[in-house]
Amino acid sequence: MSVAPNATPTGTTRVDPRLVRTRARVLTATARLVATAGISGVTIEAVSELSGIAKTTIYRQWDDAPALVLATLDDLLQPPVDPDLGTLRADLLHLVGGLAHALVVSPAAGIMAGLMDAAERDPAFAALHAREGERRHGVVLAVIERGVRRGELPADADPHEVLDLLTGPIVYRRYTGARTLDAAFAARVVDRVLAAYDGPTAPGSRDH
Amino acid sequence: MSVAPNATPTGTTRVDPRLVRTRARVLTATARLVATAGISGVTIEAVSELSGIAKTTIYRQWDDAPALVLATLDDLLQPPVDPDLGTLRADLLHLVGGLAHALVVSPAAGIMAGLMDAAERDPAFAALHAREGERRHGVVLAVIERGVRRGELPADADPHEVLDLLTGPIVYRRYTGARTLDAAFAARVVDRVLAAYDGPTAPGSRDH
DNA sequence: CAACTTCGCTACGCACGCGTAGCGTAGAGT
DNA sequence: ACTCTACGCTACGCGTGCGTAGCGAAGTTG
Repeated sequence: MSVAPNATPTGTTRVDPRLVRTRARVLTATARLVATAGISGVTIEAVSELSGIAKTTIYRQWDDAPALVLATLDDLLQPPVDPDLGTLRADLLHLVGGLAHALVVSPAAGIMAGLMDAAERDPAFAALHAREGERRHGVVLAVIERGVRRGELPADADPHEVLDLLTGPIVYRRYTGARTLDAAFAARVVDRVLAAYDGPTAPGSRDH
Repeated sequence: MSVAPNATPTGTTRVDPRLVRTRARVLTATARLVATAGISGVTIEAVSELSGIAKTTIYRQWDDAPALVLATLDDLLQPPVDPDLGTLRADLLHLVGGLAHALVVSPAAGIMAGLMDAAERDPAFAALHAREGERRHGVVLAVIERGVRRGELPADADPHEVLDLLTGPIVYRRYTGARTLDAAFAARVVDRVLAAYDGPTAPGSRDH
């Protein structure tokens, strides 16, 4: 393997600070623009005007408007952290409540619908959406599987199903109507789902 | 009240058949275009080319591209029917299974994400989205409330919460990853949610 | 300080979509 | 038959965004 042209002792590649500076400014401007005008509303010219970075300079770092949006979203969407608080319920309250909170206050909230829409047709956005989903789900699934190992959920519980039961209602409520979406609702969802697996009879396990 | 210029004995307003003919053609073309290119991809010129209707003719019936898209979506999104099969579970299996089926096969499925995205910014689309949601929810809520009256759900069950628990996972799975979304999954969701309210202890009802 | 890289700016030509005007034609209503 | 209305077509001018070329200025690296 060859070494990158300019590498620091620690191995981090040295980059011209001007590059990262403009990159940061362009990405934040793009993010703001995605939130206000939608993905299709992102124009290199609009980004240029909003960021104060010359149009030609933007074209030197990104090929396209879509490429720029993809880079922005990839930079913006960060997976949650496994809280690992000791009990399944506590972990889920943290994760699901955090999701609800993020969907209300985070600027990324207004972007998810656009990403889902774009993923519906554009393969590049579909790939990004899939990657983002897997990263985010990975954390939740780990929490759920840990709960199964601890006996907090029955052994035959399908982690993916539990995930959908937990996350679905939160996301759905966010993008439907004006009903409230807060920590209390998230807690009710968590407890209901846990109760669904807590009952004396798991669905389909009685009649055989 | 004055009578419309040309009214039939039954009260239905008589309209020039040419108007409805072009209206139908334009709306179907627009629907196809929304599905393939997204809401922002709908262009009067593209609709004209796809439908075979002259651009000027389209402008005679609709003001705008957004107005045309709104009319198309309003025409396309029809609320489900209350099945009223006798039991809550049967009704829910029908409704939730139907939703899952529609989200997989119906051309309207690829449109929902776009509508949600547009509703995020454009008030007109937000209003349409809200209206559509209320119509659709009305049916489900009626079914749930009937189940409560029959004692199939506890009296303190919040119908809206039940609705979100049922619908959320279906919609979420549709727009996330490539996992299967079929009648079997819908049935599992229904049974889990019913089990969540079937348990000996309703959440929060024990400690007071 | 010298070599190199990045940035800002101007100025393009091009394509696309908008929304309208004006006219002739064809179909609908009575 | 006669009137009225809707439709198709051509031809606009306008604005917006694309993506590139060429240059000088400013900043970075060694």
